[in-house]
Amino acid sequence: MKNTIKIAIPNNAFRLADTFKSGQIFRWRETEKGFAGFIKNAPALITQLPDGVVCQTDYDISEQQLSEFLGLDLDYDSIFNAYSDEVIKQAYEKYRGLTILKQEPLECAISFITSANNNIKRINKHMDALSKLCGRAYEFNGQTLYAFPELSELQRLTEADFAALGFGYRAAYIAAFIKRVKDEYPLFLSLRSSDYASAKEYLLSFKGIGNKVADCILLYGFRHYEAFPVDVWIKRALNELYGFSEKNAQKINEFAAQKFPNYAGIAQLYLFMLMRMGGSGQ
DNA sequence: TTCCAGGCGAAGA
DNA sequence: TCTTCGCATGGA
Repeated sequence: MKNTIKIAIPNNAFRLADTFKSGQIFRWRETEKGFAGFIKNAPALITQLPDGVVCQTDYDISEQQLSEFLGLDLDYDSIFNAYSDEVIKQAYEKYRGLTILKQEPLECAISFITSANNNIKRINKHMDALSKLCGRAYEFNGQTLYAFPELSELQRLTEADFAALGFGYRAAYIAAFIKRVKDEYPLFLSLRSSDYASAKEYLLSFKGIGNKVADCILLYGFRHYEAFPVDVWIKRALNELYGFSEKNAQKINEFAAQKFPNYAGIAQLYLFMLMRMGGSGQ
């Protein structure tokens, strides 16, 4: 490895395994040494240390890029200390060190369009199959890893190609998404600096992106931390932990925004972990 | 065989 | 505006 980056993280403020197994990101593989995947199209292996993390890669990734990717540029203690809610405080105590990763927007969007009425194992399978079909191959640690395809590679694929990979009825959504994003790529990337409401409105204009998927893309791909993805697990969490049984998505979002100002999405990830790992899980 | 999976869109009430 | 239903696929 030509590049080894170590980041010291005191007080157990990062948990590698929980973070990569929390369902927020796909295609990262657990090995005996840590987790292997891609950071900005560079294959990387990340290992947990007692006092931090170390990242090994053949390519140039700066410490700052690694830190941002791992979501270490946020002060989680301060965020959760600012909340008065006891339930979320307990969830934070239990999973402290779980962070929000900074994903590449395009891959993140396609991952979460794929996630609709799907399970995490199959989402991984679909994204791996897509990468293997037309992503760039890298020899890394004695095995071949495939990067997520570039937009130029994706735009050559048809709905039939996605269907052949097993995407089911989402094949049409993804093909149409790529076709439009190809023409609007600067606009798509600008969602990072848009305000949350207008960024969400834009994403909702795509077929196959509804309320929940839009919030996942905004939270994990564009770092809009106020986005609060509402799925079956979160509905269960709000019902069981707060006695809140409202079904209307907008009212649930309002509840979350009031309960967890500014960083509802981070609270959501902790609630999601609490429910999935505490219950039957997968 | 039937049910379910980090939902969505369209039709019906 | 709110609720219900069909949807591709594959593993349990």
